[in-house]
Parts: sequence; structure tokens; C-alpha cells
Amino acid sequence: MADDNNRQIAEALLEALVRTSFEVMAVLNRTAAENDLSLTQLRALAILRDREPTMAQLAGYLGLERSSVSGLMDRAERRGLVRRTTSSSDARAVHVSLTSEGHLVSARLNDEVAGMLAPMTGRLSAPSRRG
Amino acid sequence: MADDNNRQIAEALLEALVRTSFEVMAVLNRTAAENDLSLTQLRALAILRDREPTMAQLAGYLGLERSSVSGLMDRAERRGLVRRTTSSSDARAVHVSLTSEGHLVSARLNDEVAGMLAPMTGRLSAPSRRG
DNA sequence: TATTGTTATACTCTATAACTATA
DNA sequence: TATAGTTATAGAGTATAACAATA
Repeated sequence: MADDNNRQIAEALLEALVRTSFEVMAVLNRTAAENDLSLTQLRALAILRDREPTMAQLAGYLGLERSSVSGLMDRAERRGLVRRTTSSSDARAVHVSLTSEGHLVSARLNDEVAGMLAPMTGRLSAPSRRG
Repeated sequence: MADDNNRQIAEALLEALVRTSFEVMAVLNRTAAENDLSLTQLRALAILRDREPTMAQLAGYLGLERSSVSGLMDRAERRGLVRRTTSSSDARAVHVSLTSEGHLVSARLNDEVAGMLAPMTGRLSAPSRRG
């Protein structure tokens, strides 16, 4: 019976976990969409905030094929958010980095996401101030 | 200083929340992909497990345009997972329901997701059995 | 030979706009 | 007139395969 109870709790947790994840992704998607970006572009901009990876490394971070990232960065570059620079040590490699515009956008996205998820994180961290 | 502490906690929670959500979505995506389905198809099958909504209602559940759901259900129908039936009360409306094959697939997906997320939910619900 | 990045191609997902049929 | 669903169209995201340049 203890096992049965655990199973029920696990099922409820599973549902809560999946539902919460969808809510978080919805917030991320909405934030991205309001800035005319896709979720993947948002992820890429977040990754690039503190890194200047090669295309292959970026593909690794995003869990995508290199060819997919080529198109992704084509579109981001066209919008002036990132730039490509050839590596000095390996003539095959191309590094990606945020432009100043890209940094601005990425920081703004970060703040917006934090603000939108504040009801979920703030409630846990901040004590109620009623009374 | 208490406020500053709360802010730091909220930031850490935000990161954990987003990271966890991405991990959950990765599991869902992988599960879907292994069954040659997209995440949206997986969501739709999950929704249809206990409902036979109209196309418009399904679009509402999924947060998509009706036209997007038309294509989605075209592909699901072509694979024998769902069927369309015209409403008896409103000749304009079309209800969507799982076929027996669709039910099998949907149940299997549910089990696979539960299994893959067990490390995240089981750890919280089940006491350690060491010793 | 192996790796990096790109291009060509194909498919899914999604939206907007226009349409038909019904209410 | 308004609503339900579909179709046409377009663009983004993704993968696989083939390629050129470099290691």
C-alpha cells in the first residue's frame, strides 16, 4: 500500500511536471514571438550571451544538426543579431557572436522572461507580505 | 538585504525552472520522435485520450489556429491514429477521436514518458530504499 | 581520411487570407 | 451575418545527403 501510494504521488507529480513545463515553454514562446523570434532563436541568443562558440559547438548546445544551425544563424545574422567570424586557429571553423544589438535584445528577453515567470518563482522565494 | 537574498533565490529558481522545463520538453520530444511523431502530435493524442472535441475546440486546447489543426489531423488521420466524424447536432462541426490504434499509441507514449521522467518524479515521491 | 560549414531538398508546423457550407 | 472547417500560400525549423575547403 505504501508502494501504491508512491505510485499515485509519482503520477500526480508527473502531470504537474509536464503541465508546468508546458506553461514555462508557453511563456518562453510568447516572449520570443512578441519579439519576432522563435524559441530556438531565443535559446541561441541566451547561449551566446557568454560564449562565442563555433557553429559545430552551437549545434551541440542546441542539440541540432549543423545544417539546421546554418539556417538559424543565417536568419539571425540577416536581422543584425549575430555575426560570424572565421577562426584564427582553424580555417574551417566559424565562430558566432552577438552584435551589440544582439546583446541588447538578449538582455531584454532575459528580463521579460524573468518578469513573466516571477509569479512562479517569486511565490516560492519571497515570503508573503500581507499584514 | 532580505530583499536582495530573495532576488538571488528567485534568479536561481528561474534558472532551475527553465532548465528543468527544457529537460522535460527534450524527453517529450525524444519520445515523440522515436515514434515518428512531433511534440504537437503527442500533445494532441494526449488530449484526445479522454475527449472527442470539435476541430475548433481542439485548436483551443492546443493554442493553435484551426487551419493548423486541419493539417495536423490530416497527417494523424493518414496514419490511422484519429478519425473525423461530422457532428449530429451541427452540420458544420467535425469531431475528432482516437482510433483503436491511436489509443494504443497514446497509451504507449504515456508510459514511455512516465518511465523517462521517473528519475525526476520518483526521487521526490519514493523514499530511498538503501539499507 | 576526417572534420567544418554550407547548400540542396523535403517534410512538418504554423499563420494569414480566402473560400464553402451551415447556422 | 457569424461560425466551422478546409485550402492555398508562405515562412521557419529540422533532418539527410552531397559538396568544397581544410586538417
